[in-house]
Amino acid sequence: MEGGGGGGGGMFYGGCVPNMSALLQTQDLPCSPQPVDAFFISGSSTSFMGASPMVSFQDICGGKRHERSFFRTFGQDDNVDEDLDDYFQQAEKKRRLTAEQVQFLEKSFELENKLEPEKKIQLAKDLGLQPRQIAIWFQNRRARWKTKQLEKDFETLQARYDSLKVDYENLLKEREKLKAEVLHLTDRLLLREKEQGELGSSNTGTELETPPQEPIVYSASEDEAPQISIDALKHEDLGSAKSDVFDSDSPCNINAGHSFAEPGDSSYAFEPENSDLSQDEEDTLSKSLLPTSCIFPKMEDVDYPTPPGNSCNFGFHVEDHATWFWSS
DNA sequence: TTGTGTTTTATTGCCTCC
DNA sequence: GGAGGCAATAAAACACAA
Repeated sequence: MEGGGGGGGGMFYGGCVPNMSALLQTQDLPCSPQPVDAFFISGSSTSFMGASPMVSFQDICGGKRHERSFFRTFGQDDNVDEDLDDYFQQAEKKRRLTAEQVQFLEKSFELENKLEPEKKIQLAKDLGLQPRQIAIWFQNRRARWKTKQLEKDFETLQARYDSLKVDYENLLKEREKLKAEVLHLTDRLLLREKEQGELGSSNTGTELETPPQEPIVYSASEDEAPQISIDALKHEDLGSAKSDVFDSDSPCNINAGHSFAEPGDSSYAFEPENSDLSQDEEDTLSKSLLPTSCIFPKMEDVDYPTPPGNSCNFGFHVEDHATWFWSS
């Protein structure tokens, strides 16, 4: 008897619910356009008369929830129709608050989501509800608020994650691009050195343009990394090889304009970490390949920002980024 | 009309605080 | 120990598609 149940709720707060209306009409009971609950107004003054039955019902019943003495206020005798009997048994079940009551409670909740005892009593009086009902409503409302809040937090984190993921993928692409560039330059260097070597051996009297210097050699990985001399790099035509590694926007350019990025910024992925390389290797790598403005400070020299909760390594292990960069 | 999913009201049990 | 809060849950009320 879903309709009856629904009517049980509706009748008491909203007026003449269709189900109840039909039911009452079949019994030749009054179902005026006026809210039926007008019949149930309790003695207590209330700002929400329409809601009063919700409390007055139990008041009238003297706390005995299964009595139906209130029904006699209709002037009916005990020979009520069974449907009506069923109906009022339903009426003893849960009833929803009126829109006005909910609105009032919502406003109170906005002001203060916790309920002081005095306020609870006052609200109960104003709304014609039991203080217990007020307390329950606030409790449930807090639970709903918390759920909503969790959903919001989740969405925020999700958006942030998506953004970081895009950044990370862009960095991967950039890394691949830079690796290709380095390989290209390495090939050209080797070729040039080879040519120079041949020239030197065949024409010993010929002087090179540049004075001989001790080449600074880097070795990211002893057995696979090419030997690159700074001297050669200086004279190399880098026009096509101008890398965005050295762009001001480049993550490594930590001294160019802005300091370390916040977590969430794409450059944050370049935050230096502890190295797998030896210190010598790191130093050599830094000196040989990167401009001075692009050398990562040592961990002990810089107060690195710590991402909330934990270190933000974007899924990387806590390793040296040079290793990450140069490794496949 | 009915089945089903969602929302709302209410209960229960546990925990914390005074 | 009582009051009040919260999480989990039940169940009524309600919405809606088929």
